[in-house]
Amino acid sequence: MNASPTPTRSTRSTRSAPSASSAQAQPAVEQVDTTFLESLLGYNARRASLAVISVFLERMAPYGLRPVDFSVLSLVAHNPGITSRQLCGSLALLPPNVVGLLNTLEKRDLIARQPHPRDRRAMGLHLTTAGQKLMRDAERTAAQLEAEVAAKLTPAELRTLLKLLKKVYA
Amino acid sequence: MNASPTPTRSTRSTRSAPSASSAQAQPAVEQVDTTFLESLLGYNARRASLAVISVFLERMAPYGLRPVDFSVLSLVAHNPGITSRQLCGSLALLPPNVVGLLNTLEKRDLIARQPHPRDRRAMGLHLTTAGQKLMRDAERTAAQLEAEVAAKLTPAELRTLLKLLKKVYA
DNA sequence: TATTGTTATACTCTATAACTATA
DNA sequence: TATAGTTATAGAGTATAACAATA
Repeated sequence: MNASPTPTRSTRSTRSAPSASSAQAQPAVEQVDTTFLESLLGYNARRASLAVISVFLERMAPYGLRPVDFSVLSLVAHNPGITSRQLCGSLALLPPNVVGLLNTLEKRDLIARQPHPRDRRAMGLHLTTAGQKLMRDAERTAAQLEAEVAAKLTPAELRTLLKLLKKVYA
Repeated sequence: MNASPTPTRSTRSTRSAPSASSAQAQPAVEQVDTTFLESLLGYNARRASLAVISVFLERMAPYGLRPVDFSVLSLVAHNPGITSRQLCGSLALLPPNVVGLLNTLEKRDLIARQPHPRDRRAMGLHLTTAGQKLMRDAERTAAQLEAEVAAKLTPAELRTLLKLLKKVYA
């Protein structure tokens, strides 16, 4: 979480070849050249997501919600009766890892497991009244945070960015 | 790594409030509505980076390189003599976690630690001849992979995407 | 006194195998 | 036979504290 991009130094890269054995006086690096990595989509996407997530972590701490918790609660809020399996499919989570997560949210009285109407193996997930109240605030905070992070962009740029990101993972 | 976005269902969200106690017949969810999450920059950035990274993992497996290894070797390639501390600063890694990583790369004869010219505490990192050969191939593969992932975008869109991502984390 | 590299260690995240009850 | 939820557990990733050598 202490990322600090420091480009500059467009001097030549990949210089003479110091084989492990030839240990003559080697030059020191002043400014780290990250131009190659910065040309890669994966590197930039990861850096951007880390930047956003670090702000997310700060702002959601008062609610006691990690990004996963927020995502899960948000899906339950907008999809009352959603099953654990559906959560896994939508959020790329694995079933065993969701169990403890849901148990914690249930103990906090934010969600309730109710019998599924057509499948007695499954459980339908619902927000409790407390969960609904929390998520109203949390989603407002998320939208607000979004606005702040996106303040570095114009509204048009933000729309473009979201559209292009979706094209990448679609 | 089994992400599968499934939007659609723009019907109303957040319906009636089933408190934990009132357990009347609850509706089942057919199509999961992810529209709210999809409106968030962090969610989309993370999804996009996961998508790119999963392809990266496949293509770099033949070289025995994880994304971190590739990033480290790439920085060493373009910054001969870079120190462990500088790697940490540029890649948001923590010093204790870099030690084992570098040890492994050194055992594989891909890098060599050489005495730093001006600081006897530090070690300058350099690619060995084998490391240089590997990275020539690996960076070529990375650029190729980049082109494939970005095939979902026009060249202009890719340029725009990179520019906007940089603005987000800058 | 501060910093580089390092060890030891703990905590979180992610992944696999296997069980149960229903389908 | 296959699937939903669960348990137990292993492995990777990420974090903090503390020490020796050097600045």
